[in-house]
Amino acid sequence: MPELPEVQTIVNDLNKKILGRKIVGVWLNTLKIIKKPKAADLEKQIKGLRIKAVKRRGKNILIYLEKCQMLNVGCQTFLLLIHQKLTGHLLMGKWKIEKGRVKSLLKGPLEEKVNNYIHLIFYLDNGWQMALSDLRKFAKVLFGLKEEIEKLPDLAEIGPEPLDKSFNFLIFQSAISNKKGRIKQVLMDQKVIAGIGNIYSDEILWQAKIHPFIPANKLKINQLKALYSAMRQILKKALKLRGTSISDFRDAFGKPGRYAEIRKIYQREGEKCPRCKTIVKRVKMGGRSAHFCPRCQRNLR
DNA sequence: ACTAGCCCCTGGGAGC
DNA sequence: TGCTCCCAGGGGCTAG
Repeated sequence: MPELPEVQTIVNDLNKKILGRKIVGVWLNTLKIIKKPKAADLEKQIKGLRIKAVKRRGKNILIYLEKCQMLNVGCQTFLLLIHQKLTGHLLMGKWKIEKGRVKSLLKGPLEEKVNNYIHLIFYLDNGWQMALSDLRKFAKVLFGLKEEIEKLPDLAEIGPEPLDKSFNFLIFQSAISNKKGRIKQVLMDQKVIAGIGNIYSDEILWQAKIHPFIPANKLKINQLKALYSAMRQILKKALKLRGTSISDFRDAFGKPGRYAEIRKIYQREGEKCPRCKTIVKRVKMGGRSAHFCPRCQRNLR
């Protein structure tokens, strides 16, 4: 499931491939993924626009596009927002549609079943294509005028970016320390901090030696400090390794990330804690599973 | 305003 | 081998 490091990896990849390109066509076979505008109107509205920037906000991929009346005058800016949710993959490649099936024209990592789940393709003016593959069809796509999309709660209500320079310890502390919920759920709350999901919340809490069930407002100052520094360290490290491919994350070229190899706790139930050799536990929490070491992270309440 | 719980979807694993 | 059942999980939505 793509979290901040995975989404940033995709965004970095896209920046190398699609900047300055014009969208010349759209193919889609699953209407429900397009939340805005009506799926039938997407191609009409986005065709001819030029890609000016690719950014990330939380787990959202933001593609800014422009339409100008004449040479760079009278320009309007549009925004294409893509959220990959659990199993979405944004991929660069070349495909052909044959009897309703999507087939890759390129050799390499993309020749996987990921092609079977491509539901949306943007055709670019240099022959390349940007495709959204999503096994579970949970992904969402929003498109419209920049101002209009930025106003939507999908973007407007997202909390601060954990790796921003301005997100210092004091801001972190004020965001976290008044929340009554369990710390793991608070870390994953996109309105509190942007971009952290199930994998990295487990890894961060393990490194900070904090039990996932502790109410956020019960954390002591030294725990908050450990949490803050674990958060920054782990997200940066994961970014460097191009994300975690524990389930099925792939970068924009179909390659897995390497953080899974060095992960300490996530999906290691029954294995030994790398720090103290205690058997790692998994517990259910609000429909998600939390992995933790019952000894290193025993500081419940 | 807040929170807990259901729901979306489909492949894969467990159980028989 | 093959069928059925259950589970994963981000976040939107609804009910309390």
